[in-house]
Amino acid sequence: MAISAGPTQPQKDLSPGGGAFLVDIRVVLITVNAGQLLVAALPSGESWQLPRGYPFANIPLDAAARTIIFESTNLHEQYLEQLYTLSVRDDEPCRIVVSYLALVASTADTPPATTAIWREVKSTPLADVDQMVLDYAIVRLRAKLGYTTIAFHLMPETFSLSELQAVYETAIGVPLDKRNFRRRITASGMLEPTSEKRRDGSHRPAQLYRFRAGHDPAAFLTPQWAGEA
Amino acid sequence: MAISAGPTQPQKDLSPGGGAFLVDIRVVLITVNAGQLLVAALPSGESWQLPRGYPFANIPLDAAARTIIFESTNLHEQYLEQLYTLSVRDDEPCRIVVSYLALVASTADTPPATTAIWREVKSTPLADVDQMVLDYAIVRLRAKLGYTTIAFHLMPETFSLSELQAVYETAIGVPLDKRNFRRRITASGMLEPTSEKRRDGSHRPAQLYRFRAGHDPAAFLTPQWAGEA
DNA sequence: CCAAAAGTGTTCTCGATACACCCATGT
DNA sequence: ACATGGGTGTATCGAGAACACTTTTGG
Repeated sequence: MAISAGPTQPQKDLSPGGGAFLVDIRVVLITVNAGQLLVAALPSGESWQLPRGYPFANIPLDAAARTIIFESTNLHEQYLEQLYTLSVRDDEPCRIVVSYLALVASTADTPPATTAIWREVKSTPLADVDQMVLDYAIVRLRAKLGYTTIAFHLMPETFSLSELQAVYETAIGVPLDKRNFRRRITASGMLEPTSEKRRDGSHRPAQLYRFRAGHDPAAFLTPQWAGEA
Repeated sequence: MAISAGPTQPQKDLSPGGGAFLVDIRVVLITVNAGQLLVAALPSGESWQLPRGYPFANIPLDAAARTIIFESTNLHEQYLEQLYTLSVRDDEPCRIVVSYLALVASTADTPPATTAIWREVKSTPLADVDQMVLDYAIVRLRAKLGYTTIAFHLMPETFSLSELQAVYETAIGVPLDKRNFRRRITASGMLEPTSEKRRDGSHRPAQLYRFRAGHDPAAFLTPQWAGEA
């Protein structure tokens, strides 16, 4: 609510000269695995940090975010979205932090992390600013699951409807009705069935689906040019 | 869609040392007047610029944005929201731009601009990056009018339902049904009637309403800490 | 009495919800 | 045969869209 507050007092002149700031990037990289919502974190003494890095001249901010992800996890993210830019006051010198949300497919095997470790979101205390960024990332992720298709960026190439539903449920934290879920998903035309079925255990095999290209309204609150000019 | 693209190639090491960037802020300040959607613009040769400025050490980014607004228009905005942060490549040296959307009440009289001028959005060509920022601001404003109450930040203290509807229609560019509009607005409980009516011309006077505090979900995609840490 | 904007209800459609059983397979 | 997860249909409800007339005032 702070941001929508009313008028503020005028402030000193801040145009002349200045403008050089320390800019760094922090990435909230999320996956889902075995019913847990996981975030890539770097150990930092007692607590944890988000993967971070500096932008480099002449590469776009989001390319820098991708590099940070690859360097700390050896993974290529499937989705990347800018979250928010904030100034950190209690730091010296003054710093500007650009934060990102990234998603990768849930995988059965532990991904080949380099410096980062997958940690369950709930039980991973982060240092000050990082904690706020993570909290906001989770709020935004949950909100977007409701009105976009970003959940698919947490899925592997092919998957069953039950797997998709399980990812939704883990991410938003509430159980969903199987028939209503399937109806909505199929009605939206976002999926196409593959020719394969998966035989899992002693039960009926599951039809596998693939995310159909051109059905991702996820970007509707993100500019088309997204981080490049 | 660019932002949700798949994996990218790894890039050179960009962590060490670096991180000092020129950071500047651009503000899209919007109002509605006489059926026109207006933006505050500064003349710049043949075309126009957005109000801009640099952040200053130890003041939050959004406070800097407010200062920029006041300096260029002598107005205090009613709503301020961070839009997007992008890096501008074709500039030398490399620059990072933090963009904001701000709203002020439509006013009958022309507001007391200092250096900025109110221009109709459609017919105000801006320089490169500014044009993209403006386009995105309009997309976001229209989207948010659909599922939030930010329209109230374009209204004066009290107003009639017809005036409110006219502002909506101007902002989103489509006509609305009067009865459905009034039903939705009143059903939402966002307004409270004042004791006054406005006698306008030779017709029935309009009941005036006030925006009821505590009914602004506009911030739900914006972090609570909004620009400060 | 006429012009001009304010105000007011009903019907319909569609998307979301709640809810329970049969199907295909492995052991 | 039974245990396990995969797969299916129907009734209900609420939100949103379409649609036209009466009311109050000033001139």
